[in-house]
Amino acid sequence: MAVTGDETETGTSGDLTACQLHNSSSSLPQGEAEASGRSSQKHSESIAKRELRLMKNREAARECRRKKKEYVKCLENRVAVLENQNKTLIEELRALKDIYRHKVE
DNA sequence: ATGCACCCGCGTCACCTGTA
DNA sequence: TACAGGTGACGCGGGTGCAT
Repeated sequence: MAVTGDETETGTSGDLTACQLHNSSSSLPQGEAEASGRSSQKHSESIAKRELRLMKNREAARECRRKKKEYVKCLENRVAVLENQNKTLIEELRALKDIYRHKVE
C-alpha cells in the first residue's frame, strides 16, 4: 500500500503531540503557551481534515470501481445480444437466398 | 512444497471538471 | 476562485493456477 506519506505524517504528528504534552507541562511563558496551543489545535484540525478527505476519497474510489465494473458487465451483455442478433440475421439471409435460388431455377 | 507469473481489489495521489 | 467529487495511474498485498 502507498501509505508512506500517511505514515510519515502520522508519525510526525505522534511526535508532535508528545512534544506538546511535554511543553504544556513545562515553564513556558503564557503568550507562548497560548500560541503553541493554537498551533497544535490548527495542526490537529488539519489532520482531521486530511483524514476526512482520505475517507471520502476511499469511498469514492470504491464506488467508482463498482460503477465501472457494472458498466463493463453491461457492455459485455450488449456484445452477447448483438452477436446473437447477427447470427440470426445471417441465418435469415441464407434462408432468403435459398428461396430466391429455387425460384430462379 | 516452493517459486513464479498473473489477476484482483484496495488505498492513495494527482489531476480535471462542475458548482456555489 | 475555492471547494467537492469523479477518475486514471501507481504501488502493494493476497489469492490462484502451474511448472519444477
